[in-house]
Amino acid sequence: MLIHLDLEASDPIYNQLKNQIIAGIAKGELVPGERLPSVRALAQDLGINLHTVNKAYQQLKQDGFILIHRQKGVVVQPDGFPEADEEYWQGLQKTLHPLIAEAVCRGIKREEFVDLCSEIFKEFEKQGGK
Amino acid sequence: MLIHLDLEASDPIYNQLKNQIIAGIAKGELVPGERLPSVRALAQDLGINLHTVNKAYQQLKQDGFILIHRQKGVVVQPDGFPEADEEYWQGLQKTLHPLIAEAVCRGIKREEFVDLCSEIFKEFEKQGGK
Amino acid sequence: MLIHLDLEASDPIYNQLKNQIIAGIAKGELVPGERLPSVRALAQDLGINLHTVNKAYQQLKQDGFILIHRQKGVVVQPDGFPEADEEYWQGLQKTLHPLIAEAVCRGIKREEFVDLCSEIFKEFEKQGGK
Amino acid sequence: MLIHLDLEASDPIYNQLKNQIIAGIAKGELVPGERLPSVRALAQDLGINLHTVNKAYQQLKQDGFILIHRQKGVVVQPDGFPEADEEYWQGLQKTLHPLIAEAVCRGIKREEFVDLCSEIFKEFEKQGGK
DNA sequence: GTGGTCTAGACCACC
DNA sequence: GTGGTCTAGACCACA
Repeated sequence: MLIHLDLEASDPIYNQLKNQIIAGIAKGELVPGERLPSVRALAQDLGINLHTVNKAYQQLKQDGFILIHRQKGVVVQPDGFPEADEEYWQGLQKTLHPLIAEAVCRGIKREEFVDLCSEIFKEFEKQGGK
Repeated sequence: MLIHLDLEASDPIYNQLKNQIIAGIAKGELVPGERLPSVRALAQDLGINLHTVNKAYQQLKQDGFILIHRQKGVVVQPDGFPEADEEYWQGLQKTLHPLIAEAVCRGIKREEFVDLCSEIFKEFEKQGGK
Repeated sequence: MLIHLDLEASDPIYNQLKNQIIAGIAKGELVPGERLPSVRALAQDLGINLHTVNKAYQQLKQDGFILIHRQKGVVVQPDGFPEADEEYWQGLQKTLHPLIAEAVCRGIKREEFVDLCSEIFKEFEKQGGK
Repeated sequence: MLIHLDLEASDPIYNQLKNQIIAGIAKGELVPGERLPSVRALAQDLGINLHTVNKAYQQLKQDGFILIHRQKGVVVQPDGFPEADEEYWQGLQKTLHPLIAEAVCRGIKREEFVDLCSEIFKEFEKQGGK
């Protein structure tokens, strides 16, 4: 799985890394139980500090996306991912709200916005083949 | 128009302020040409720092949502808001991508996600005319 | 409130710090809403690195014992502490189990063990006066 | 006697192993003089590293719970277990202190805590004779 | 001045 | 070899 980081972006590196791993899982490129590179290996691979990788891993572990296994190292959570509870929905709503407010101001219609979302969803629904 | 700030949130105050003003515009609570409170007045009203209000206003001006007249004070952009250009769409896509990736991992279906978006859109469409 | 760290102990410094702050809260020495020193100030005070203090603070925040307020800085959670949910009870049971197993082997009676616990509890029940 | 290890836990494997053997002794499932599996046999049985089992055994020997004979193999200490000296009590107190502090913060009453301890004790008192 | 992020290098516990 | 901890110094966003 390819990971591309933009070291100039305002989005922190550890967050970009975290997001790309989640995207990898969503796309099915990373399957539950699969092993991820060690912090050191990934850090060297990406040319970043090991602590930055570690921070991403710690948050993914905290969020229930990966496990840190004594023997197997870091692996994608094999026992199902955390459900979308009420708290998550509220957070999502809070995140989308300002996004949509600005979109409305810029004259974007509901259909256009929804189409964009659907397009992004499609990217993750190819899971049959891969 | 009521503004509510969460001083404990990780989202910076100036950004919350900016978002709420944009939401006010999207809802039609703030109409083009309408005058906004001065930096000083708003800062005192909200009990926050002058610089914080100023930063929000500067960014809103930069994004084309308000005008800052030396005499008339601060007014909502009367000559139409900036359009959604290609750059904006790309930014929106980049923002939505990780959000949707996580939603997919948590088992949320496209339809559920779109429904949430539509519900938020409704909040901004109650205004009849505008 | 006095904080004493044992830099030689196997228990990580950030954990000692975390525990002492929790103890301070339990004793009533730190009251909800009270301000804690900044990471830098406390780090210098204790002669340790600011990241170590930060780690303790982050975990306390994560566990709901403190808030990191935009203006007031770091404060003891004013809106009530996290409840003891099922998960917490299970964790506590898991922690106590091996402790009690060893105590049994060493011939300690239930009464003796419970007395020790009660004595420790007393330390936190002085809250009327302070 | 069944041993269950959680390879994902933060508690090191050797420690889990050690604790479960102590628990086995406390419950009377392992009686003084009884032979334990060899390092090699147990490691293979549990699917873990030789060194891990060895470390657990060494610590148990150090703490006086087992003997390691070059010929008879590994046996549960037949001549009585180490007493609970002053040092042990102090260590126990130090371990319980932060546990109880957190419990107090979470609103747990002394009685509830003591009840939990008593319940765990019961688990070890089913043995009639010992 | 605050906390947040990133880098770099070191030591240790664990396996 | 792995991850966990600690230190140190730097820069930036925020208020």
